[in-house]
Amino acid sequence: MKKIQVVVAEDQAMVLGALAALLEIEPDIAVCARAANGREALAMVGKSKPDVLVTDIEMPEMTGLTLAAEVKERYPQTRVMILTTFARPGYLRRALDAGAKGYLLKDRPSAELADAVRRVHQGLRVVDPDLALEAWDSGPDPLTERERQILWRAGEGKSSGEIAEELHLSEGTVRNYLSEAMSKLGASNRVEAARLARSRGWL
Amino acid sequence: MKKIQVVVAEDQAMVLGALAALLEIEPDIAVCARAANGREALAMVGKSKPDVLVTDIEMPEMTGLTLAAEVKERYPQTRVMILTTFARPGYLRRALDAGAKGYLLKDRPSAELADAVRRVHQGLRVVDPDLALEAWDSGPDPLTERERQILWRAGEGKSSGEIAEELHLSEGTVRNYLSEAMSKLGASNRVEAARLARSRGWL
DNA sequence: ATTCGCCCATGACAAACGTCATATCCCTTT
DNA sequence: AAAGGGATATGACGTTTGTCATGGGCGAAT
Repeated sequence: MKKIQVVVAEDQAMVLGALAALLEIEPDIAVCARAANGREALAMVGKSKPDVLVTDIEMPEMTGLTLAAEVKERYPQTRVMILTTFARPGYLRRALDAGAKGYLLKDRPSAELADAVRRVHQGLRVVDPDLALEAWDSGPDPLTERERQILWRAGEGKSSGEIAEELHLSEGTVRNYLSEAMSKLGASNRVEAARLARSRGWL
Repeated sequence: MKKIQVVVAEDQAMVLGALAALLEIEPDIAVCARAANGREALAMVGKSKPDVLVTDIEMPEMTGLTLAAEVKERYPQTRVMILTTFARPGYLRRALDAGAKGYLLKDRPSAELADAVRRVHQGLRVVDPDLALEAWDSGPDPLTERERQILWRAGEGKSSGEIAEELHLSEGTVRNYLSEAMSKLGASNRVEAARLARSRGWL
């Protein structure tokens, strides 16, 4: 009987080790490689051709979401399961668009992990039902690419002038985009807008 | 031979389970209880009187830092080890002030966890050396309590007017505090100031 | 071929923000 | 007793931000 071969990608080394330990407990699952970032994970998947890739989203080098898309493209036999802290509708949507088969939250009981891996391995989808609902009624990302870029920088504390210079725009244009983003998000200033967008996974 | 009794506190259930699995691998360590927040952890420590408490910092109900202080006060025989994502000088300082014996980062290799637990159990201190240095030269928290309160709210996107109302102050006073905080932190606006303070663990 | 959405810009105005000087009150340290 | 620091306030000033109307260019979809 062959075990389900799993690659785990997670940037916090301690958590990576712990998750691997958790999976190794299961008699029918084997962790064949570990990766500390997206780039590394892609290489590992190429080398080990695992059945399942369990990956975090926010990682250096390459996001779990881009990683999912790459894996889907280059190694379609490997199914991707996202394992993340963030219950953000936008992340879920992007994950599914990128071809991920599962989306599991880190605040679910640890007993669910092995189960989710098995299901994804069998070709089933695993998606947190509450989150799926939330994703549904929070609607799609209303921001344009430009608005996202600008809002992101504004959230970091940059002034309109700095942002304008950085993106080679006029300062008025930057203010226009921010105003537009704020109205789309129902925020009363740039900071609140950035926080809102972040919390929905749109930044 | 009795095992080292450990309580683990961590709000992300999946990570909690994984860390416990990691510790359970060790032949000389036993996880005698798990907690999903600070309040629960305090109760568990009271009930099990463990040798070591391994705890996260940012948790609902009660912060790992307050928890550390409470445990030090009420169950001094239990040594506290902080296990956190955040390499923030201010957190480290507060942790040590609260009587924690160890401060370990989640991006250290998982192999270090058991070792750190053993050392702390033996009465040794375990502190990330890089972080200790950073804590040293980033100096102490320069903010006053009021500045902290106000900066925190400003970082959430609230306007001076809203903050003033919330804290029963005049709007001008709020602007004064923010101006003062910005100058202390070397920031050029409230958002940058809030980000800086956060990154140092002062918020 | 026209419409629509996105990109980018300008100008003008009101509101919010950041700075500074100055002042009072209170508490602790010297 | 004096000095210092924190909390609070006001007024005044210049700068930044948020809003709105209005415009042009471009590419994709109808």
